[in-house]
Amino acid sequence: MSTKSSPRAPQRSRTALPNRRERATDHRAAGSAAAPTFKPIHTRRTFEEICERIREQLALGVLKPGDKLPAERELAQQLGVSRNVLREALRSLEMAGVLRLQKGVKGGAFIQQGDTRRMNEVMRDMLSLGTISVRELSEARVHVLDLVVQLACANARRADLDALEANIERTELATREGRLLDRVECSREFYKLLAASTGNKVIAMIVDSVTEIHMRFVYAKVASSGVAMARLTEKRRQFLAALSERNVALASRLLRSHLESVQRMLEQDPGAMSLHVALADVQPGLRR
Amino acid sequence: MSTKSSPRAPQRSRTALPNRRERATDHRAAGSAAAPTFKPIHTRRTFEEICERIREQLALGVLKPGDKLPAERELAQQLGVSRNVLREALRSLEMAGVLRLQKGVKGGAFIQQGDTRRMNEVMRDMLSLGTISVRELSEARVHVLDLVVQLACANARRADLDALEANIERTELATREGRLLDRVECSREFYKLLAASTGNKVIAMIVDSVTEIHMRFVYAKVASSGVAMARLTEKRRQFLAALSERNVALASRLLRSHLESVQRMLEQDPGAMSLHVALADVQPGLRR
DNA sequence: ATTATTAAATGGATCACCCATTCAATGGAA
DNA sequence: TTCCATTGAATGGGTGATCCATTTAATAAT
Repeated sequence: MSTKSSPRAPQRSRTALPNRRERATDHRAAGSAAAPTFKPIHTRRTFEEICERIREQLALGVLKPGDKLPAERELAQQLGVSRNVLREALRSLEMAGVLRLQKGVKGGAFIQQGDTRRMNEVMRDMLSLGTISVRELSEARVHVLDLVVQLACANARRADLDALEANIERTELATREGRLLDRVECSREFYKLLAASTGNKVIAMIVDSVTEIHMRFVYAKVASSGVAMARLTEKRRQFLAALSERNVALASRLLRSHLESVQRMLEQDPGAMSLHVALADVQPGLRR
Repeated sequence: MSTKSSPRAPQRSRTALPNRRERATDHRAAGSAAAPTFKPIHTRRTFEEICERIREQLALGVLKPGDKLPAERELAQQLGVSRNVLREALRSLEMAGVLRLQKGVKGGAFIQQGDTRRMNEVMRDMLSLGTISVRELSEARVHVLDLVVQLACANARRADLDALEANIERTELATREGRLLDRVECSREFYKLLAASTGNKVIAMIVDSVTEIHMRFVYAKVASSGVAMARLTEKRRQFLAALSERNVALASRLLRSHLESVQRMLEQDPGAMSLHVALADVQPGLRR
């Protein structure tokens, strides 16, 4: 291998992905051919193709969580693309929670266990972009939580109930010590545990994605006004008791009334319901 | 401006984001300072920071759908990063459905209306990565659809019902003409319309994300075996009638029994339930 | 007035480097 | 031998220069 090839000399040959220039040339050649076939213009960009191929390997089971992709330099050569464009693809997959990139020798791109937080990000973006409204989100949350109560009553195991109990105790402590903001964190975790007790991760994911945003509003409200839900742990204990007795009707009623009172608290001061306040990344804790 | 600066000469000066080298130097300098402050190591990578800043502008309402970001070369200079790393960030945001990149003069990075298909991708990835199971997905779908029926009975407008009626007619036509695969497409649309009739886009998004995958299984089954659900449109009409009469109990019962019979059909041949078959991108129609 | 042509702006992609981090191999000191 | 410091290679992180393809507006030719 020569130490230094002349600049601008396209060296690659056995490429899997034809590069931009080659593809463009192909296209023009096809266009000047006799038949006006109008085949779908190959607008797809390189990085999209790369992402798709990796996802394909994933869906096919060829790649599994924990697996490592070839090193960037090598993979780029295998695909016949520049390292930069490969990195664009890897970055996208990393942001999507599919990969984790690790530095150093023995580093590389590792397939991740699915990151359920991704759905939260989708919800946040949809809200930021105005595709969904806070009202829709709150409404959906109420309905989905009602469903969760039914399923939790049917499926919650002892360990789930214990975890909820432990959460209430943490909430109690935070209340006593006046750590109101920590109490909001506890609330978020409460709903997460409740959703987990359904035994269905899809539902748990959905619940968490809507709850995360809701809690940002609560957080902003509490942080600005200093007010907090009264008799919270008391209500939680009542609810947990109903859940333990598998009393769907009671548990459902208790939760619903609690959600409504929280909603009233939030709506007292319409200014606090500002999207910008809630979505502003003032608080990394809720983010993660 | 000189036509050609000497290579490797760091030219940038008034930068917003300190680049890697500068930051690293800063860090080392801080480390050799007197006080062992142990301030949080600046491990965050450039592209993450960029993504975050853009999302921040979005959440703050400074950027809105339709807005255009500065040109890559300019924005890179403003941020004090290389164009390559800026592109990595833009790519990620594009894959996230936040941006659309358009070529040519008057092109650029435009903020998009939120793309609800993103949640479908999350679900697909979670399934590919084994974070959620097909069982959980099916179960969640049944429960969420039950909720949808309740809300649809309460909120469906005339236009929604008409759209469902039109969908059934298309399904009927596809059935008569033996286009079984088109009929599957119609089914997916049916659930989409049903979900839309709740008037809640959050719920509609959730329903579509679980339905899309479900329909891939159905599609694979129909494509491989040629069998199809009997008396489909008949059942649909019955359901729609119940919905029109706001008869929650009946509509709910009808849908549930239909979902169960579809499930039985799918489970007849366990092989067809293979994840890989369903997720393989054989059929762009279901993708979009 | 209409139609080609041209030029500029912009994203798409590549190449050749350089840096920082990480870890295994190596080698010297206890 | 055992342990610890050094070194070096592999790898991701990042930069800058350069070229291509596409798009659009301005300009020239008809």
